[in-house]
Amino acid sequence: MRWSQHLIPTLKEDPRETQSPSHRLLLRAGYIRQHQAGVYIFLPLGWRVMQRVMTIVREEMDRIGAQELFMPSLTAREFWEESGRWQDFGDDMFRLRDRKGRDLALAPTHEELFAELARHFLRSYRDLPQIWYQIQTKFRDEPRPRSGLLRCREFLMKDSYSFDATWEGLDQSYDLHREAYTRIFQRSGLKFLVIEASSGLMGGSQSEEFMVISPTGEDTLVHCPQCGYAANTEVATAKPALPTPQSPFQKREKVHTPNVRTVEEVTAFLGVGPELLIKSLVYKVGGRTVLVLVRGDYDVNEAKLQRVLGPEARIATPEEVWNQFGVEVGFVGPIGLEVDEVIADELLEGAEGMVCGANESDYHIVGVAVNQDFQVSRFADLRTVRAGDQCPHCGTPLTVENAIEIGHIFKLGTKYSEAMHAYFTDRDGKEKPIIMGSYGIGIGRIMAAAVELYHDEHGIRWPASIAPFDVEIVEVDPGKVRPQAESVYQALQEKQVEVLWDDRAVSPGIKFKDADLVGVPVHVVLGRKVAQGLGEIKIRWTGEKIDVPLADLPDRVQTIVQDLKADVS
RNA sequence: CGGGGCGUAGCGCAGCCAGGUUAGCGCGCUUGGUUCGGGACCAAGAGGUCGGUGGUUCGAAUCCACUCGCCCCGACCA
Repeated sequence: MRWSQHLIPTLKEDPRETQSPSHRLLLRAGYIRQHQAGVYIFLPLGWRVMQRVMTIVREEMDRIGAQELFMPSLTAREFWEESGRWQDFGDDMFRLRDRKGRDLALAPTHEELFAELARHFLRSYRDLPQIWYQIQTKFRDEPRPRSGLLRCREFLMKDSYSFDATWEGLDQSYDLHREAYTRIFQRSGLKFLVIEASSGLMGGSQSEEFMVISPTGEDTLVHCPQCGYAANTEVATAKPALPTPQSPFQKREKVHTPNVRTVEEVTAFLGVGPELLIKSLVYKVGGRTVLVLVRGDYDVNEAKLQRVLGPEARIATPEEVWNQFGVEVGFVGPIGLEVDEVIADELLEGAEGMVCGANESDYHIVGVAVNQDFQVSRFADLRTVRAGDQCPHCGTPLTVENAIEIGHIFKLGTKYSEAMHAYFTDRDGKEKPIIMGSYGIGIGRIMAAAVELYHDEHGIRWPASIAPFDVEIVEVDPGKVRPQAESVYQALQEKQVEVLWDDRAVSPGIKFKDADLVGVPVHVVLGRKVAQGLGEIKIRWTGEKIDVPLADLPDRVQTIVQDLKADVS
């Protein structure tokens, strides 16, 4: 493709108001253009990358026997009512009304439609198993789109759904997806981890996420450098084996702590570490009030808490606490507070000499012993793992890192098949719900994650497998080297190498800078050495430069391109 | 949803606080010429509802109100 005849609008300066590297570079290098918050135009270069990613996805999905189909985005309210998600999605769902007044939604995901399709056509165990997938635009009205392609309101997703007659069958479909996903991300050239993910409230169904570690990522994962244990912080656990702190408070007494509310303030005021504090948090669960206790040096993990208390658990507002107990939230404590239940993190079991709020403004109580001075009905793992906590398997200090979620696989079970009445007749003649799995990959996120992972100060360095082109010809002085450029261009195309030829009438500096910015993995520089019959090959990844006789250029380039692609597949 | 920031030519910005001719600068763009290995040079030129609406004023990019859009931080931490 000749640069001069195509739309590749590179920017000399950084676009205003971009933070993350992928957002900034994809904009600057002419891959995407923003249309609205969280909605992007894919320009020719960007769309080529997306297409290459989609090709990999299709090949690997087809390899596990999945069938591609295509669902509508415009979906009728009734289907969402059947599963209850017309309500559950809330403001995240884009809704609209047609001229007849019917309610519609732009699909944020497609479990309901696939379940509906399955109930219509999959009637017998003989029809199972099946895996169906699509690559489709999803719409989610995110409260805060951010980081360019990483969190969008309109985005391309590969989603697939498995339908099995047995739980063993689901395990197989799930494992097939894990293998396919692993191959897809490997072939895309990404460094990634497969981690344990929150199975939400689906009753212990297995769920794993594919994560790219990156400071730009919005998710947080816990990782053991020793044994490889890795989990989303929503589910990550650590050994409770932590040294019992020595407390200076032997005797229980009320102390005056004027205007001292937060953990930081209390520790500073009393001169003790946060591990001696009990954080007391009031939660509402339906009509019940539950006091949740966690050590001062830990945060409550809401995902874990919801697994104990149920999905409707939410923290009480300061106003609710004041109205119910007449206490400021900073001074709430477990002693003498009239609540329906007190639950505590396991680290507090048997703790003594602790500090907690006195349920009275400007007072705390020190020297408190758990289960002596107050009763706890349940101890559970309710805390968020911190860096340095001990790995639950091998005891090694854990690391905590930000990560980008690029894929998620999930054993759904029968939640949707029951809700949508997707039943099949089994061998024994009985009607049973189809056992489902659901599996997603963010196409744009693969593209953005690759940039986050592999850029340098000059621009993007694409993995060869998903680069928009295999080679870019940098034609330094079109007036002198045009015939040579033309012939290299032709020869490479005949070898099925995808070439971007920078044939613009601009100065060499611009071409070199743009080539680095755009990030095609191999550059062929045709310049002053052409007079000596030489061209130069530059590897974008390493900066390595090789002089090659013009006659050998096409072959050498082809070999290098093949090698680079082999490296990532 | 809460907080902060920003909307002036295609892009990046100045001007606004202390209202006053034709609203500037750099890049880009057009034409002609010279150049050609890391964002060249000379000359001439085009390009603007100052986000929008309303108000104050003799006069508004500038002051006031409302509004739309975008970015960033936060959205359980007691």
